[in-house]
Amino acid sequence: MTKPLYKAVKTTLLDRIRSGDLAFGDPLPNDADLAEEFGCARLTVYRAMRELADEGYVERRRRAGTRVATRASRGVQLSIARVDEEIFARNAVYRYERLLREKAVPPAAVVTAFALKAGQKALHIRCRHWADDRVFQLEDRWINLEAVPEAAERPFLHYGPNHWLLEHVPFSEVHHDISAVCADAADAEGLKVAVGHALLRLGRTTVSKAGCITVADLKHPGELFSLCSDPQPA
Amino acid sequence: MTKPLYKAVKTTLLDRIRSGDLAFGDPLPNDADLAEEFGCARLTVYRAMRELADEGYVERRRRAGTRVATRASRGVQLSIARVDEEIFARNAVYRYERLLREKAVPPAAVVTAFALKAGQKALHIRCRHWADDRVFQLEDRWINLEAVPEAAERPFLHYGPNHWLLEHVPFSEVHHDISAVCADAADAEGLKVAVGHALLRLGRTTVSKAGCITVADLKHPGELFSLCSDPQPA
DNA sequence: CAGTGGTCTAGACCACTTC
DNA sequence: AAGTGGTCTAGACCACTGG
Repeated sequence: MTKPLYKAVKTTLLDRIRSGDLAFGDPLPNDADLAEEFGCARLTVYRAMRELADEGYVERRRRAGTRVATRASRGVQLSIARVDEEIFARNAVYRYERLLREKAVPPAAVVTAFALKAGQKALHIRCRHWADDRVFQLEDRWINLEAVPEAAERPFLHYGPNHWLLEHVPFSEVHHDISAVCADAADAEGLKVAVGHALLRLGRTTVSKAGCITVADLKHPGELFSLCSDPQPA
Repeated sequence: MTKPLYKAVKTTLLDRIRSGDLAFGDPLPNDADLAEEFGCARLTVYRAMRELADEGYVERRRRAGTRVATRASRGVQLSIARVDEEIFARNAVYRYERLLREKAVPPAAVVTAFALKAGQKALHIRCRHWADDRVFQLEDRWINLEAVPEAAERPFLHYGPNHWLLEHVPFSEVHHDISAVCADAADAEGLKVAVGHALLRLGRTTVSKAGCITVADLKHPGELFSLCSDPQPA
């Protein structure tokens, strides 16, 4: 239960930074000196420092030493839960509904992403995710059957493709693209909102070793969904 | 130039995971055995493993060992640049324009965030950021003068409050909230778009040791701005 | 209670880069 | 060239927890 030493060192240094005691660009003592000050091994200081550097608080350079980082604009960490979990967390009843399943030639952007030959088809799914009596998310997805041929057998009638893909495709990288759009006629009908309604759109591209697996376009009514950043680590 | 040993171990293990050679939930050998396999010290394996765990690829538990993590839905890392840098990166000309500067009693939500007494005023800035001849971002910001009294002296006529705050307030935590809204009359006028236009909205709350510093409401025309996730680390 | 991961040390050497 | 951070080792002990 006792706090690890490297963490104690880390928070001590972080306090000096956050209190304004050390200003932007100010140098910190070198690792060896700090190790002596804290009465510990240099590796212990090093680990504390490396975490501070990873989190963007300090910048380290060989020979030049360690300084308080200048740009406070560090990254933002979001966690995006699965849509059914998100709805469950709101104490709403989740319901899945498939609207379309077809094999078709995808639009050009998807053909490029999947590296398909001319005229080659992919699996196209349109579905929606209800929270009680509102449509929470409208999903339009293409699945690369070259990379995931097993998907061709799946009806995706009672559960969404994302659910199945997460369990059957090995670890993959996911790229997100977040934007705001106005509902066009198809969006409006699918989401049961008026044309022109503000929508939060998530574009999601999943890439595994075998290539680009799937491209999804996920739209939420603006008033139902927002993304919040995670609390920053201590 | 030669790759550090711990990184080589890490990518070797990651390849086994990503290739599907190891499926979700499968156990990995313990650190000591892997150290023997790779012919290195246990700490080297440990460091590789810790990074894999931090990045969400594996789950480690004492006594139970290390397993391939189940939930592929790891966090999303965004980097949000300063608005002037963002505009510069698009090869557009940046221009700042202040619309309003006043000391006033803020709305209830801000009063709570700042922990102000009844009737106590804060600094209110409204401004916009142009990219060439389009309004790229409309900013509505409250600054807590209890926490940053120096801000009261600043006109914020030629540069934005964010710029100044980043340089004059010690390291702070930032919380973001991303949503899509329709432009109301004030938004429409400020952004030079039609009422009902889809806007990408960023709510940003900055908290330092001295308490909540500032609350900002940043709106972009939906078609001008989207947020992309950063590439995941190797 | 035994085996796993987590922390720590003392010492060494290396890589980089600024002085 | 010298001083900084970065990596690595061999060994040790501890904390936690599943069998």
